[in-house]
Amino acid sequence: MSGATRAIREPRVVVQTTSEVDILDDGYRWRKYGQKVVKGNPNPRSYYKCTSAGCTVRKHVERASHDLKSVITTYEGKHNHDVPAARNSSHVNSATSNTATALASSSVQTHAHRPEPSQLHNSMVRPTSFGPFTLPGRQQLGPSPGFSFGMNQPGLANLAMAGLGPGQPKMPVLPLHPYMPHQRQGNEMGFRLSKGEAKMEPMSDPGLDLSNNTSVYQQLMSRLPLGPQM
DNA sequence: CGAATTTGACCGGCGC
DNA sequence: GCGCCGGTCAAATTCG
Repeated sequence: MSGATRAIREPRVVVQTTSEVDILDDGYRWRKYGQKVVKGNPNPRSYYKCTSAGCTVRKHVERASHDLKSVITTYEGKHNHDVPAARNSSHVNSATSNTATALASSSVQTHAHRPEPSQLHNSMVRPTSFGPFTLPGRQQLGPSPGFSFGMNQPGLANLAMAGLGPGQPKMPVLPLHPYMPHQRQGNEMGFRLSKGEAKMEPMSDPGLDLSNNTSVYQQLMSRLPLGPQM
């Protein structure tokens, strides 16, 4: 055995979402237990833990250094108990009932434990927007938990891509620079203004935040090579 | 008052 | 052996 087949009891799910906010609510309650800035990224990485008793699930949230709109969330472990309370309504919209649409809404890639050190270097970061699926101009002022999932597992979700392949003959991959000195558009605001003031919450946009997240998250977890429970 | 969040310090591992 | 980086814990503070 070359160490490839190992009884990994800590499923690592790396989810890259395109959102202005890093507090993506996946239905579970998370308690922040640390924040550290890592080299190569001017943005601090946040560490979250599931507040559920017995739930040792950890979550790392980090923003892409080259794309402030990209949030990389890393889930570690599995929840051994149901969601405490899904704040989001149960009705998971209707137009979209498939992953394809979700993927189109916001490009999210999920890797299930990939022992590849360069995974975060050349495989992800897709032209999430700018395509035929550009968001209706609401991505910069909505602390709302716009959360969509697109499964893209290596070898499994390839078909998902194929689903929307025909529409796009080629995927213009972003330049993906190791570090962009100046790329700020000045529209960032969801950094940390939760204690002071300016609690601007324009939560009055009809039909812009479809929150079909919890279910998807569970689906995603269920799809892991790991059992629902350890 | 309780829970959650914040910030700093400490510890461990790896590299040089 | 020392330095650096990443990760976690703990205490204090704030918000609800």
